[in-house]
Amino acid sequence: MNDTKPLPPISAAVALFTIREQLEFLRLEGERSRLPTASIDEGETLEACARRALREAAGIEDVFLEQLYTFDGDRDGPRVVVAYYALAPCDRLQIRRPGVGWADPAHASDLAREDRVIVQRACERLAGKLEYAPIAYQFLADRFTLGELQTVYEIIGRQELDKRNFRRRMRASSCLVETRDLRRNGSHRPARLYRLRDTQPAFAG
Amino acid sequence: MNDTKPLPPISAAVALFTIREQLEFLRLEGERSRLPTASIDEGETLEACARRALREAAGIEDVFLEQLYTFDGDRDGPRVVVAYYALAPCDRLQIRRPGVGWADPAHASDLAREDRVIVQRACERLAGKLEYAPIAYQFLADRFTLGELQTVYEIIGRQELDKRNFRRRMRASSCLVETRDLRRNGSHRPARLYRLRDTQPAFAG
DNA sequence: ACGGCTTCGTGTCATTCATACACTGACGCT
DNA sequence: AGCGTCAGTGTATGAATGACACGAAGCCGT
Repeated sequence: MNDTKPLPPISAAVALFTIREQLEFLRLEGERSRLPTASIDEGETLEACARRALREAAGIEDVFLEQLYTFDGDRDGPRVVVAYYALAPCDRLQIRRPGVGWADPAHASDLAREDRVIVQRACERLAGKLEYAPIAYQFLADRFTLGELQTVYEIIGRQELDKRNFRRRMRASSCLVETRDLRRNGSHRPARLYRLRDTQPAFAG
Repeated sequence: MNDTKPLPPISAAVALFTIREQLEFLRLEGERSRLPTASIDEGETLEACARRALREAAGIEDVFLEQLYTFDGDRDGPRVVVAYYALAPCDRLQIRRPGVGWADPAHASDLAREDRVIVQRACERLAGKLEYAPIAYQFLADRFTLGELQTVYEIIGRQELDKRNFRRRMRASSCLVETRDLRRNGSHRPARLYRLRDTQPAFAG
């Protein structure tokens, strides 16, 4: 490929989160685990590069992706690393590759130092944005129950919430649309399904 | 030196804000005005590069600086631009260079398109962070009056505030320390001076 | 068919927080 | 002495938040 060109100067790293029982992130296992990372190609945007990192490492596509922070590379790594975080519901992520798995962000100690910082800052960003941006919905399917939504809030915000107060808040925010359907899930009362309101349908006709 | 090396791949751009009568940003005037920008040097951190851009363009040092966003460069510019915003009180900025001046962020239409986006996003970020981060103080001297502080909040938040409610809020936040001194400023009652409470260093890293 | 288990879904009251609002105080100037 | 100007203070009302307990609906096992 290239001869004595120095290490690639720009790369993108992605911390992909999902919620199964708890919040987890995608990790490439090895002696030292790593986040999916790719060096930027000629003519490629940063976001495309980040998506490619996910695709090449784990075959994952079409996730919510946002820029997190840009780091000066560490000593022997790439010069500059643009970190992204990605969110997706776990049932859309079927990973059947060796060496790719999920880990608890709280015990990410076997990650390279810089990747650990990325994961940690992404968690903080998530908790911060939870209150004013519709990120919780990125962990859920198109239609979801209020119970599921509350669980997401509790896991990301790291605190239990009162069910009735939570529902009141969600209704007041008028982000939700009630559907006509219910979800039967076990030997108990079915739950109503909601979906996220389409942000501004604007005017029709 | 090097033969067909492409344009420098990484640069830092800085939108430096201050408050005089209104919020203003520093601009390098020309046919097309530009923000201070520098290409990264070997072994230089991104932040150092951003500070150098300010120093070289306008002789400005020691300002509050935070990363804003990383952009894919536009067609003919550098490949990747890491944008920063900087804040400083106007009396610490004596600019005596031709071609360097202040402009109103709301009417930045003669800026290059990408720089315009940077200025606009920085303004939004400022307004957003105003409520939960001590950025307002970056526009003031070490010691300041509550009236000055309120003016900063009003300008960045773009809305007038009630004096008594504002003061109550500031006191409740317990970010302020009352000093023993007053500032005599004109033909009226002097105002008490306050300073920002030293925040606990907590953890570094 | 009945009772038991599990999750879904709902309302009220108390407290806290946010908002609106008007006058006196200190100083300098004339 | 009076005026202009900004500094500084408290209260009353409505809004948002937090705490809290029980019936409803479905399934299962007997």
